Amino acid sequence: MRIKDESKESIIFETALLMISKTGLSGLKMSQLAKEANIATGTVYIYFKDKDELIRKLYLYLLKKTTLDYSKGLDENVPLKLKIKILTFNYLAESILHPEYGAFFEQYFRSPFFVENEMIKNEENTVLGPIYELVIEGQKQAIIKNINPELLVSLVCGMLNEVAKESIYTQSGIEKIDWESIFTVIWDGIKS
Amino acid sequence: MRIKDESKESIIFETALLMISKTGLSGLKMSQLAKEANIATGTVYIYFKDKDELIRKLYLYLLKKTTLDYSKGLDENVPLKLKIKILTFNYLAESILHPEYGAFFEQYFRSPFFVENEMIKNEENTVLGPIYELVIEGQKQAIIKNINPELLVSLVCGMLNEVAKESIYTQSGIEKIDWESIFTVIWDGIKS
DNA sequence: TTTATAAATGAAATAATATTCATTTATATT
DNA sequence: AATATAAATGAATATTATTTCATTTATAAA
Repeated sequence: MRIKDESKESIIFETALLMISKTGLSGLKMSQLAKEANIATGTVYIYFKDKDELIRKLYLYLLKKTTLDYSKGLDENVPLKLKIKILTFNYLAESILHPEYGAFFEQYFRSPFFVENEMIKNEENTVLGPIYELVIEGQKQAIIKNINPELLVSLVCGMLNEVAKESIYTQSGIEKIDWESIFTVIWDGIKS
Repeated sequence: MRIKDESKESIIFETALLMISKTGLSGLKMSQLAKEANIATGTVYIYFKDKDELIRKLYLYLLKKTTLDYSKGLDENVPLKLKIKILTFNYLAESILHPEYGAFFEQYFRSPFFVENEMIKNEENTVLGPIYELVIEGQKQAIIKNINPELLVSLVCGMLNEVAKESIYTQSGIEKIDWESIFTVIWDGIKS
């Protein structure tokens, strides 16, 4: 008996993700997807009942993958300002390195494929947790403005998301990012 | 001779906008759009060559409309800082009041309809020009950081977009917005 | 009024895309 | 090596959406 190549499922997911981030959810065609994934059109339908199921399972697949570790390379004994710098750089780098994640979520919730959600808020909180804690610590030390931490995190993430988005759709690489200027604006904005 | 009802164009635009914010760009069907706008399918094609042209003109329509909205109540003889304050407040208020604007822009740039051509770039420059000039003027006066104006505008818009998104998502009204804190972070971030 | 002209209509033609299925291919088991 | 079984294929078909166009309708001008 021929063995089902289970790796194909994630190949289809990853290919679909990349295509969606380039052409939008509206631009994803099943035949193109199959071509891009180097499989036959019909093969996609062995793994997924139809396009609807593919998109919904892709959403669940991504949810599991998005627990990213923004704290990597973060030394506990480093000053708070540097911690935030590393954290924001990690966040931005990951956002640019994996534009397809943000692109998909952004579009999924406004698409006809979206049925219902509640998990996403929890996932976001898990992902943003380390940043959130640092802000509160900075406020205790009177280094950071005494503004609602949720608002501060929103503002910083908003800046980073926007920069990542621009970097993606203008197709300018990560090497064109003006890291120093971005962090200066962030830091001057949030410091006391 | 029968007179062309020019109001239909904006009726089509506004109907399309609301539909896109509900179903996504992928969910917008020409026949449904016509039905929703209470006109015949063919009538849409009198005003727009095809769906592509409709979406691209919708983008330009929104670009002009939103910029007009943002500039209201802007007095020439007011200090630069206040001008920016009014502009950012207008931007945030309009973004919350009209979630469909952000929804469209968010999707357009990732859709197959988005193409950079000279005409569109010129329009964008015309529309965004006054905002960039404000930043450049501030840089000449050494009030604003000497950072690429496009990056500065991105960062500020990113903050405002994120706050607007959260406000829409959590359904907390515009009255809950902490305007002063937001502008403090923005201003401290961009000032020299 | 009547006429000329362009707007508006919506069913039908065209085009694009999703899905199926008869056939071929690969492999685990005997 | 032969067989059985399910995976994989991709052209054919079904479905859905876009666009056209012959016809009808409204209005400005004669």
